[in-house]
Amino acid sequence: MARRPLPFDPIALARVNWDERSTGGAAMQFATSIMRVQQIVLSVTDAALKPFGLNFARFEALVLLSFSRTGSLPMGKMGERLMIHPASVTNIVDRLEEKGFVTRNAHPDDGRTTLCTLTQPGRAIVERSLVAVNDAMFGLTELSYDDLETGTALLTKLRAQHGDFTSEHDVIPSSGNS
Amino acid sequence: MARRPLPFDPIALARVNWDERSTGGAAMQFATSIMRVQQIVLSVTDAALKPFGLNFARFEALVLLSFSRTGSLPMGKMGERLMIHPASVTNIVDRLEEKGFVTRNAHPDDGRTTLCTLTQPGRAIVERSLVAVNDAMFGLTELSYDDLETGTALLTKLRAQHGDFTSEHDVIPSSGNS
DNA sequence: GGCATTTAGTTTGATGTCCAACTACTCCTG
DNA sequence: CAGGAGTAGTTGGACATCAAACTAAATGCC
Repeated sequence: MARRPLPFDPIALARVNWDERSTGGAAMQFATSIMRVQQIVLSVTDAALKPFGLNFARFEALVLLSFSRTGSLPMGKMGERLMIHPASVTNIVDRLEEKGFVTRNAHPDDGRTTLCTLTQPGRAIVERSLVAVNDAMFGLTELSYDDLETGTALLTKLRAQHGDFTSEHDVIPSSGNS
Repeated sequence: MARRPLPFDPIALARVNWDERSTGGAAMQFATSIMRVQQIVLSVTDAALKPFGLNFARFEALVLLSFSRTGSLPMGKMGERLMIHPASVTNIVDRLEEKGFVTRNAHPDDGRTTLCTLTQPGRAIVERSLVAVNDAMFGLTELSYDDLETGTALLTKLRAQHGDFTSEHDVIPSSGNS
């Protein structure tokens, strides 16, 4: 996109107009801001990942695999963790496989399941791209640590409310990694 | 999508794993949460708008027009305000025109410019869909008013930093509406 | 006035996501 | 152990967004 900045904040302006007409202006402004910031975060990280032949979705998938003990997860599990549609997992893994970053393997016990496994080049790419994303995120957020934590807490509240996870245990699943 | 909730927060788990390996975990968690919440907000509002034959993008365009004095704006102006690509404006206006909510008119003074004008049915739909969106947003955010304001302030800081607008004047452009 | 440059909008093509339908396999039940 | 129900993953189709190339009109400069 790369449009030059407006002399005013169009979302804040929309808020003012909205308030003149209706209730819920605060929610509207928040929602609209979310939309826009998502776009920003996505474009910044995608740009940082482009040299590696990755985008944010594929990067997340690789990182997820690298977090698992064996570097290997069933595709369905990946979809759950990344909170994306099974069809998207198929697409993502297709691309990663093309580039040689992962392989598809049969599950030893369950014939339905396909395991997705990080390759050695895949592991190397995770290492390097992780640094790139970190740099990009720092470039993006001169938000303070507290700001980030506050924002995350807020967003997490929303996600919990919408049923992303049962908030019984706040964070960690029973066992360690995988 | 509509997946049943996980027994833990996958993003919080990713944060833990990330922290074991690298810096920037807070930024990563915030970024990932943004991505997910955007998805939630979008799906909730789109669902609310479906009965009207609208989605969030088209709804925003209609609302923007309804805010303008004459109910009519050049397409380029719409793209600026909505912060979307010109090609997206074309697409959105195409759909709205099909449904009879807007018309395209020639600009009186500038032959290059196309004015997009709200029709009477369009105005009626804005009225009704605005209520629906408001209800949906309230359903979504049991976030307190303060939470919404805090969150918006944070996101706005980020947007300003990324060049969405020059932060000289904080909010309002020179003249009132339009 | 005439021609290069800029601006407005559309078109085309590449991506990416989701949904719905489908195949293949497993599990459960009688 | 046969058949129905559920689960894992893929495929095809719909849709949205953006980038780049293109057309048409306005602006500016000599």
